[in-house]
Order: sequence, then C-alpha cells, then structure tokens
Amino acid sequence: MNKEPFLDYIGNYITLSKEEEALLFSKIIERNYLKDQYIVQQGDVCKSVNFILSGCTKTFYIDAAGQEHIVGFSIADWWTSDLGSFITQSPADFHVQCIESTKILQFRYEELEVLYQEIPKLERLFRKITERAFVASQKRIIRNFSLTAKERYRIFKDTYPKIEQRVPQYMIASYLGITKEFLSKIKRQLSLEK
Amino acid sequence: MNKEPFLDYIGNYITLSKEEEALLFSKIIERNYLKDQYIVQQGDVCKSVNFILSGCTKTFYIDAAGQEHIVGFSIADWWTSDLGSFITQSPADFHVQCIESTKILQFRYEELEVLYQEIPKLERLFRKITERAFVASQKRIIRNFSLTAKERYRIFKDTYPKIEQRVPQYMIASYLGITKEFLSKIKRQLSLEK
DNA sequence: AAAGAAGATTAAACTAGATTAACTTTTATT
DNA sequence: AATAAAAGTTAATCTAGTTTAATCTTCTTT
Repeated sequence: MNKEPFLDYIGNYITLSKEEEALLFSKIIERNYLKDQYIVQQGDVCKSVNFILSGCTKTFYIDAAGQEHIVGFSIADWWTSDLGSFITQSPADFHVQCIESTKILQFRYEELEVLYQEIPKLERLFRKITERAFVASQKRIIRNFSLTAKERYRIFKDTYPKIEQRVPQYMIASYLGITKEFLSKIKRQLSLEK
Repeated sequence: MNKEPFLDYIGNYITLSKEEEALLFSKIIERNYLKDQYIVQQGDVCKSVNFILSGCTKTFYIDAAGQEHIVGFSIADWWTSDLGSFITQSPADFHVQCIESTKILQFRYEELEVLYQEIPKLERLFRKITERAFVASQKRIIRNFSLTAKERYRIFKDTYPKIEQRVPQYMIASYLGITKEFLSKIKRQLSLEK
C-alpha cells in the first residue's frame, strides 16, 4: 500500500505516532476501480468514506424526471462518499462513479467507529476536513445565487483547472447547473470577448 | 446561566462528566442581543461560534451589486457563525444579524481551541454537528438545481414551519433565491390550487 | 388616531437559460 | 480505413423568474 500521499495529507491536520499510523493502516483498504465503476450507488447504504490516491470520480444523482445532476468531482487528495448516507447509515442520495480508473483508500463504517475510539485525534482530523467541506458547500450556494452561469463557469475554470481538462463538458455543465447547450453558448461568447 | 438547553443538546452526541461540564461552562459566555444587532459582520474576523438559546438570526451577505442574499436562518438549538471565517480567522463573508432579540451561548476562538485540548470529546461533538451541517448544505444545493421555486418554497414551509411564521416574506424569498415579487406570485398560485 | 415606515401585492415588459432538433466533430471499435 | 458511438455546436422557440413601478396593507411611533 502506498501510504505517503495520505500521510502527507493528514500531516496538515494532526501528528500520529508510528503505532497509531500502523493501527490506522491496519483498518483501511486500498481498492482499485475501473472507469465507469461505482463506488457508491444511490439507494444503497454508503459503507465507506474514500480518500482518492489517483483517478477521478463524479458524485451525482438521478432526479424524479430521470435527469442526472452532478454534485461534485473528486481527484487525488480529495475525499468521496455520500456522507449523509454514511453518517446515518440510511440509503444514499447519490451515486459515486469513477470517470477514470481510480485508486482509493477506503475507510469502512465499522472500522472507522473503532478507529475514533482508539485514535481520538482522528476526530480532530475529520472535524477539520468536514469543516472545510461545509464552508466550500456554503460558498457554492451563494455563488449559485448571486452569479450568472458565465461567471460560475469562469470561477470553476480558475478554481479547478485540473478538473476542467479531464472531464467532458456536458458533465461540467451539469455541475454548473446548466444545460450542455448553454455552456457551449457561454464558451463561444467567452472566445469572442478575447 | 441557563445550561439545560445546551446540555440536552450535546447529550445527543456525547456524555460529559460533571467536571467537564463545569470546565466547559467556565469558557463560554451567555450574551443577549437586541433585534437588528449584529453578532458577526461581513469583513470582520469571526471570533465565535454561537449556540442559540432563544430568538432568531439571519445569515446573509451583500454582493458586489449591493444586493442582500440570505444564506440561512437560525433559531433555538441551532448554531450560528461564519464558520469559514472562524476556522481560518480571515474576514467574514457573511453578516449574522438578529431578527428578534436573541440569547446565545458564545464559544470564542481561543477558548474553544483550549477546550478541544482539555475535553477531546468536544472534537467528536463538533465533528458530528459539522457533518450534519454539511449534509444539509449539500441537499440544499441539489434542491436548488433540480426543483422549481414553487417546490422549494413548499419544502421550506414543510421543513421549517416555525421559521416561516417568524420571518418576513421578503427574507424568505431571498433565502429561496428568488425575488419577493415572484414569491408573492407563487403564494397566489398555491392559494388558487387549493 | 394620524402619519410614516416597512412589508406585500399586482401587472407589464423583459432576459437568462431551457428545450428541441438538426448538424458537426471527436473518440472508440471492428 | 470504416463505422458507430459519444461529445460538442448552432439556432429557433419557449418559459421560469427578474425588473420596474405603482398600489395596497400592516406595523410602529408619536
């Protein structure tokens, strides 16, 4: 198991002893998924939170009208899960699907509960991670309210340049909450403005 | 200080010893605000997270065009803050203003950091609270994407009936991301449908 | 009770973005 | 290389929600 990326990542938040590290890694699983495979399926109970080592996932749901809505993308050093389903152990609202072949470190529900008891610092780690995720989510709400689609697209490009290059445009449109046709129109407008 | 509501609340997540409770209450402040007073001001660094004992607050921001956008309301047993500002100790994106006279328990930044060291269980408490807040925020994003304003209004009424009664309509419109005029139109439509 | 301020309604004109449908380009498969 | 499938573009038409502006109603304050 390649532990470095995850150790580097958590080093931003907490410091673990060698024993704690060993215990931690004894409870997490490295898994590989192919392009198009699902890590979480809408309707199933989500049993894991997943740290991405490589690859790319999309989190989305299918609404009553059968329409797909992309909630977010995740790449290396990010997390992916349906947290609402995970914490309440109730059916997931979202699918999480790999849009490239993807390698993850998987924390399963039961093991994580045990780990919290054995390494209380992990509470701090996940508190801080979740705080940041919540703040990002709030900022997205206000962006959706006060900005036009064109401005949102510009910010998306600036904020996640790596994702923009890897993900098909129609998925970006879905993430931005607009149709692929309208994103096409925006791109032409932007190209004419320059 | 009336400790009961807060003790009842945290009892849902963690169990504290009497000594821990005493320590906790030695570090938090009870404060009273009048209608229209600000707990947090956009641009200032947010120094506290606040548990509401009574009253009602709105969290909002003023955009580049001078428009007010309401991010959320909080009533008794909820929290209010600008968490992004609080955790990074950088200028707040949001105002938090009382829309009724409001009584809060205030956790100041420095004290909370100390409390986390002294009562590690509080990490767990705030992890769980933040997880729930994050999930609610995600659900709001997907609602904003896939539902019409009329549907969103219906859900708001069903989910927060107490808030709907206490808050002027133009603020609810702002929270829903629509104009007060359009909310008026929706209400007439709903009244004709019945 | 009067007067002003704050909040809510109505209606007409307008626009950002959706829908539909045809077409083009790129990528994957044999 | 040929074909099909997936992704992206364009343009016409349509609609949910905005804007503007006038009017009405309900609170506050004196």
